[in-house]
Amino acid sequence: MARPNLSNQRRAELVPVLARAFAELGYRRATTAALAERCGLRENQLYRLWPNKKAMFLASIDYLYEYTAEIWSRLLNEEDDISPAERILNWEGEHRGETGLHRITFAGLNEADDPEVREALKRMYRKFHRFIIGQVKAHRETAGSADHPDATLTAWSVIALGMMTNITHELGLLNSKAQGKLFQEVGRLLLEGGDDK
Amino acid sequence: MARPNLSNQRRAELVPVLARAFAELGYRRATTAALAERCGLRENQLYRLWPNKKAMFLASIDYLYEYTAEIWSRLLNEEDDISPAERILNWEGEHRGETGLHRITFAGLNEADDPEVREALKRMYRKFHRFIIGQVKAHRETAGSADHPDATLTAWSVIALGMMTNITHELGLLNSKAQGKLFQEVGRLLLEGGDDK
DNA sequence: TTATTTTGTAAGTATACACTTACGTTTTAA
DNA sequence: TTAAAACGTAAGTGTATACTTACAAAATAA
Repeated sequence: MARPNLSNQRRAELVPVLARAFAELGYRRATTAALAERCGLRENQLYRLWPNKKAMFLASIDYLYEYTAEIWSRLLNEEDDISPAERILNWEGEHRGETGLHRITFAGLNEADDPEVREALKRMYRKFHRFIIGQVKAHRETAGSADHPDATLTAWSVIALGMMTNITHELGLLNSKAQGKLFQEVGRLLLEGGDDK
Repeated sequence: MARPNLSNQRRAELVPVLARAFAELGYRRATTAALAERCGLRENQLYRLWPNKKAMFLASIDYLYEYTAEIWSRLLNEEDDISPAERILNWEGEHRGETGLHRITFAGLNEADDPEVREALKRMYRKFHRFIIGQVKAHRETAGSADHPDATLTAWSVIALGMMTNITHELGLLNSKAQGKLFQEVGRLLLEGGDDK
């Protein structure tokens, strides 16, 4: 044999670069030439690491979750006097949209008639959903809030808020103060639930 | 002179067809050839009605609001024992995503670095926002609920829910029952507000 | 009728882009 | 040392696609 295969490692190094490219350009405008240039490679070198452009995109979708989960996990381990759920809410209210990586979801939704892209997006949303459900339940146990709406709906709603603040940030529809208020105020209402009827 | 110019009328007839094409295919894959074919025209005939493909897309964004507002307005004028806001909530919970036209927003967000597309989307969201604020206020006046969060935030949250149910519908993440529950239950919580703290 | 404008049909152009081929250079296990 | 595999560089290929040109047919105000 000869020369160890470093493909896995190189893929791991390059995915963040690809993800950023897809985020900035969208799927179609992220040409293979542009992707290669940002990676500091030639096109065919990229094609030695992934079979085609779509595979590069799918890897970027997975990366989006991993990146976010990594940040949230760090928040969970911080010492603080408010609940982890609230910490995440606060953090997202302040920083949502900053990386621009969320645009990968826009690109993905735009390609969602492709079965593999659909599946990658579904996986991603489900993982976020699970993560958030865990936090909602934990928060409600310690804070003893009303459980309307149930954790599942609440988690979807939180994701919805996240999506919306991404959009308002993207389009400049809300300034960052209003964006934070939206996320935190409505997020808290959802977390703590409504009146028991 | 000779032959009256029917361009305005033809544009009005064709925009729904274009909008559907952009919705089904996304911006990039909606090729001018495909657009022309669905309109039953040749490409250059389309180019006699709009200066370029982007203009066709911008017209489709505007149409998306008009189409939805038209439906909502009809709901407002119905006789019923629940408030108009709740009627819209119920209707959207049941029918959201059915037309597929919402995919135009996915396509638009994916092209949002183009200034004209950005502006068209901003206009669209602001119009929806205004419309919904009106309904929220009207509902709260008659129903006299707690006023957290304020109407502006509530309206953005309702739009967020709409976006989310579009996505879950698109990806098959929720069945239609769960989708309706999400829209109606959380929508109502937002409308009626939480406990006064 | 006739001059003028719209409408229809067909073909073409220039470019961008996903993906490939070819070939030389470097690295490392044996 | 050497064979095999990884890595680097350059150029190419076929196709898709936004937009154009050219020209004939139809319609209508004068």
